[in-house]
Amino acid sequence: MSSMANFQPLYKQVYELLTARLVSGQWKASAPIPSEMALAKELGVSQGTVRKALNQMVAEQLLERQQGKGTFVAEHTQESSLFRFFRLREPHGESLIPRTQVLSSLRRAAKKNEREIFSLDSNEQVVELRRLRFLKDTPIICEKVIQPLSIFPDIDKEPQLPNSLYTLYQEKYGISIVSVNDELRAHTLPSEFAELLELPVGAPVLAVERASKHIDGRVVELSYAYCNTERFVYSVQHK
Amino acid sequence: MSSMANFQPLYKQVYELLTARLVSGQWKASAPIPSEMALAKELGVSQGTVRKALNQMVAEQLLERQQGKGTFVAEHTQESSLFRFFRLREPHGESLIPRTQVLSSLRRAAKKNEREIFSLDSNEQVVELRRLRFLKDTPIICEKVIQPLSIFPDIDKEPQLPNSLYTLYQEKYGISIVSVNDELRAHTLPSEFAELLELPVGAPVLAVERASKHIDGRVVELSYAYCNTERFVYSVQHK
DNA sequence: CAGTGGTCTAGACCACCTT
DNA sequence: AGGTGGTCTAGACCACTGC
Repeated sequence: MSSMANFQPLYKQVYELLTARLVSGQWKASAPIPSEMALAKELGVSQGTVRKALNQMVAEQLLERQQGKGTFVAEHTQESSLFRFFRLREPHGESLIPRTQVLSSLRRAAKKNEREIFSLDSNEQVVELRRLRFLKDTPIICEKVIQPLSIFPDIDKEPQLPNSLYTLYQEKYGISIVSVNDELRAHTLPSEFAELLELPVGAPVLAVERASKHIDGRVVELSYAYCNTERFVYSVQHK
Repeated sequence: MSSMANFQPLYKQVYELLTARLVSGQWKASAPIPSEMALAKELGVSQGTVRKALNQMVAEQLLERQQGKGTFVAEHTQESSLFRFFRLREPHGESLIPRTQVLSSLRRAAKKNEREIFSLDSNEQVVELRRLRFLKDTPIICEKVIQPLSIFPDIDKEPQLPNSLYTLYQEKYGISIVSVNDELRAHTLPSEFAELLELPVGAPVLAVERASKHIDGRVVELSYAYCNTERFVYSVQHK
């Protein structure tokens, strides 16, 4: 080799390759991926090296392994994905499953900041979706979701949106949300949302601005949510 | 062995043992801990098994490793520990170092919920500390910290509290905060804090209720903070 | 130079699942 | 029984650090 400047550990190269395969969608969520031995033989590395790459992917929750059965693409199914990033719960209590009602959906040109965040061309369109979420039949969150049409073609034509959008993203568009970045503020409730949340105008609400990232690192969804935190809290565990 | 019911992988036993050593404080933060080879020989296991235990501790940010130099107790020093759990920053920007001013400190009997959370006897005392934190010379957070005296003897006698309490906990009391659990709400600002935060009574503020845990899993500190989020946001990254 | 951690391999044995 | 992942070992070589 002419230079060591591009040196990458073998296990990392394997990790990159396998992650690319996962992203490309060539592994079905229902069947196990090839075994350690099969991958090692195919790639010409030792089983231990494949194992190290696979374990890193497990740590990032891209894969799940079961002794004796095999290694599987992590299923970000309804409930688990809802729980994974949805952080509202009863004080000191458990997570709850929210119910969701779609309020409206419209296409419009992307704004300047959206074009920057999503890396869009100047005339591209996005879908702006408004939803109301309920916990225990109480309206608790009013949210606005921004989706680029170039990433989610005709998503506004979907007949019925599931409770968890991330499931739809994965199944219909091959987009796996692996990390989200939330910025939280306290706001006074804007008048346009007061009736929906059954709160007086000016009541304090938690404003959550979220950017969601696909496996490849691109931001593919933005959302802005106003949460009533009278009876529920946003919970964070740092380790 | 008479039964396999208590089977634990070797590396996990090593992990437990080394974590216990770390907690006991017998490793100085300045000097490297024994090398992989030395630990492997002492414990009668292979170097690879020691490595697996050490790498797990690195993943939990209990240790830090540097190629060629050695393995060190993670320094939760001023800046790094402040950044680790302190989540207020400029929108879309970097973390900032807060300045801190102590307002008051008093001893009192533990309340019922505090006795439960800290596992205290019925007549034990706690210290209630009030502080004001500044970002860029703007008062931004008013907080109340609860510390059990049985865990932090005479902490209210400390002549000068550092900007980061966690540093003091580690150096003087052998308490390492390894995880915190925050519950966030939007509140209206109570009148007692309005003047301190230079905000009108009733302004929306972010209320953060935090429980901090020592390595052994015990909650050793509670804090209640009111944050002005007009110019700064509480940032969370989920992976 | 010797000592440290980082990577990579090969092989053994175990526990678990399916057939 | 045969295949899977999980653990453990031993040894080789590399990269970085400090003397």
